[in-house]
Amino acid sequence: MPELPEVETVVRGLQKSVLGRKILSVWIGKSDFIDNPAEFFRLSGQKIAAIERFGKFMLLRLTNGEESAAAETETVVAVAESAASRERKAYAASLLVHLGMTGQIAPSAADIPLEKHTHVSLTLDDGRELRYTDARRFGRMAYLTADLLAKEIAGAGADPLEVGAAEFAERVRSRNARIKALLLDQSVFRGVGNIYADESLWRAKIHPARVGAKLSVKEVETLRRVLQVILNRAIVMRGSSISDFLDANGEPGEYQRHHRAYGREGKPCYRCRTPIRRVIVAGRSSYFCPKCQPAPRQRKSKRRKPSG
DNA sequence: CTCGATCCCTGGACGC
DNA sequence: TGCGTCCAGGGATCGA
Repeated sequence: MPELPEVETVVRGLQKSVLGRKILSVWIGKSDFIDNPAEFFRLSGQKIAAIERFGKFMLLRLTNGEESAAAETETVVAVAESAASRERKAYAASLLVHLGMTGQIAPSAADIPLEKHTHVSLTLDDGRELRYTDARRFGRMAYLTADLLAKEIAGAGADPLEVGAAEFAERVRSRNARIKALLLDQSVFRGVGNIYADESLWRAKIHPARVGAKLSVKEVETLRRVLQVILNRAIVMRGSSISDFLDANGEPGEYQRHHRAYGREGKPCYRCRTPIRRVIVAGRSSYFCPKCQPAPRQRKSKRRKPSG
């Protein structure tokens, strides 16, 4: 279940292992998770000039291989540039990768046989292959020109690590949806998924079914702060490996050992020993402490249930 | 606007 | 052993 910290971990691994490599050829197996598989072959001859995370997306920024001498210099310059100015740099095309639930992307020696669910393999100019493996194919890959990427990015939510207090509060307190749904909504905040939503709500002592507009200013600011602390800590720990998350080196993360709510149904709350409960909110399992995170009063129902 | 339901997909856990 | 069932959940979509 790659969320922001897991995707960030994979991006950092790829930056070390495949940044600057040129793609020589493209192999595609099953392609129903690729936006436009025919476009994919345009990857051939292009160079991976930058690798960035955008929410749960990975973006492999591409430059034409021909300007290789110039691009070498550019890459060095780009590394020295601030993140903000790098973002402003225009690339003609990018490879978008979303890991979905079970996606993995990592370089591999070419002589290692493809795994059962490897669906994309890009031959690199150093002889290795950058492979995408995804059993369930909930992930997504797309070859995006600059304009398509712009459309993709338009409407994305705020980056939870960079959003300020005022904007965070505005995005939450202007909504009548439950806070859990808001945290999971990628058009509100990009990159938060089920695990880090539950972990941050537990730390902020906010019940997942509370309505955004009914949270106090103080509660919302606490939530923002703990969310940032948790995400940053999880990045340091290289993410959470619940079932099959592996980073670009094939190694699991460590943050799952620090979970306080997620996956702990029936186990004692780390604060008050009350058994953690699991309910469905926003269609997802939501773990919380019924004592530390008191439930909101019953939401208004459209019509009172007929008596009797 | 917000909700729940449904679908996509496979593997793992579990009960019998 | 094997089979059926349920569950995991990111995201799109649809109807209420």
